Amino acid sequence: MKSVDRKSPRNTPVIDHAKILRVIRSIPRGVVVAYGEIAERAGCRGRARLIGRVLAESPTADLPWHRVLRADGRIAFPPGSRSFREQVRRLAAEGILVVRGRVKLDAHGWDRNLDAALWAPPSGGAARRKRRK
DNA sequence: AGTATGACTCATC
DNA sequence: AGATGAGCCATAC
Repeated sequence: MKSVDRKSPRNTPVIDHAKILRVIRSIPRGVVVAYGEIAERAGCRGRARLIGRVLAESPTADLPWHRVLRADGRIAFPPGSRSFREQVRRLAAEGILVVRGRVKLDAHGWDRNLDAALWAPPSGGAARRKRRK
């Protein structure tokens, strides 16, 4: 049997490539999600980099790649690059506003509490998601 | 076999 | 808010 280091937080025995793609495909329209979160949902916690790699290698057709952002809500491509602009365009087409290469995760994040977003005062933005550990 | 390079993330400073 | 270092993984050279 494979010896897996159980002391490590990242003890995924196998990298489920198909599962990663499945998770990405299941991102609802109008919603964005971070690489790391995809990794977590695909059973590869801590392997956000792998998600980016899988995405880069996979055919973009039939994949909502534009809904995948960095953990802080910024687009992963270099600002102004072709892919960058394309992603902004696709996001805008879904009603997701991109300001200076960034999306407000409080409003569009997959794991975010929409109620909190709706409760947020127009001026303040007091409703913030509690950081889970 | 060692280094460098990304569609990454987190803690710290 | 930017910089840095560490951790992470697959490729490329």
